[in-house]
Amino acid sequence: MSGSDESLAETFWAVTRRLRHQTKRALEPWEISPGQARALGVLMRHGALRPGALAEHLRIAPRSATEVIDGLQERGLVQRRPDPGDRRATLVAPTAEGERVGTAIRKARATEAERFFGALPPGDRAELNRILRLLRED
Amino acid sequence: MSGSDESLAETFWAVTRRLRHQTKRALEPWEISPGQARALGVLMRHGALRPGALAEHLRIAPRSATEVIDGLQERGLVQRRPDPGDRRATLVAPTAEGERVGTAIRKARATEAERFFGALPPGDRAELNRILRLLRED
DNA sequence: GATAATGCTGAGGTTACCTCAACATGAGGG
DNA sequence: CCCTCATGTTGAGGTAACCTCAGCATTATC
Repeated sequence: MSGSDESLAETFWAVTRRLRHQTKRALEPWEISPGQARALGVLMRHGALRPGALAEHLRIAPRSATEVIDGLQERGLVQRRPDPGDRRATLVAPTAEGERVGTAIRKARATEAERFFGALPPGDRAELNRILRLLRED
Repeated sequence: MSGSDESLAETFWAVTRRLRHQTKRALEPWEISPGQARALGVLMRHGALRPGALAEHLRIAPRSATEVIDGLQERGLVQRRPDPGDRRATLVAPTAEGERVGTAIRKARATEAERFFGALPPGDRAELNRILRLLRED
């Protein structure tokens, strides 16, 4: 019972590690860190966001969002501009290049996910999806 | 197809995050980092190991194993001694206290895993276990 | 209009990894 | 033997991604 659950957790971690490595490799062509890629994804889904709001989405401290944004800005993928509604605040949005790269990354990730989970028979894939959602809780 | 797999990957990450947080909380009473706990676990399964061999098991650089060992040694959980068979080398082994803490940690992790995966009906738990093993590959 | 709250970021710290080079020891060939 | 090359560990120093705390500008509240 509890013993088998521990090995279930271990198996889970082993799979996670493999998926993480594969994801990292998928991002290599863009020389973008997983955190930056995640932030770019959020910005593409939500449009312009304040750094603080982005931090909430990423569940990191606001100060850390500043750094992620700095990195993306250096690469010309996002752009800061003053928030017209509140002069304390800044809005961060993807540039045209950021949209292009973000879309390419989304596609690459989908391809990698396909390669990874494609090892499963379709029935198992659906089953995995269903069970994971039960564990997701949020 | 590829779209649904991407969301499968996302769900997977969400579950991973939740499991990671819960695991970290489970380790708090011992003030030990996840990496150190992992190293201690390896040492308890394999007995005395050289730093280099430990690094291989943890899949980190040998130099990084030195640091993990330093941390465990400071807390009195492991002990270095010269390798009798090769005077260049060192053997690292858990102390009595290390065995005690390692065992307690293993139990706590099992309990946490039970709490986490216990949310699933038993059939789903077995199913998840089976499917994850297909993705494990090693 | 004084006081408190909010939004961002500079300064500086922590953690967990890394590479590279130094040092000691071991192993094999001449 | 002894010289060279390989191996095992670690010091020095670097990086990435997070953190807290304090400071500054601005906005909201009473």
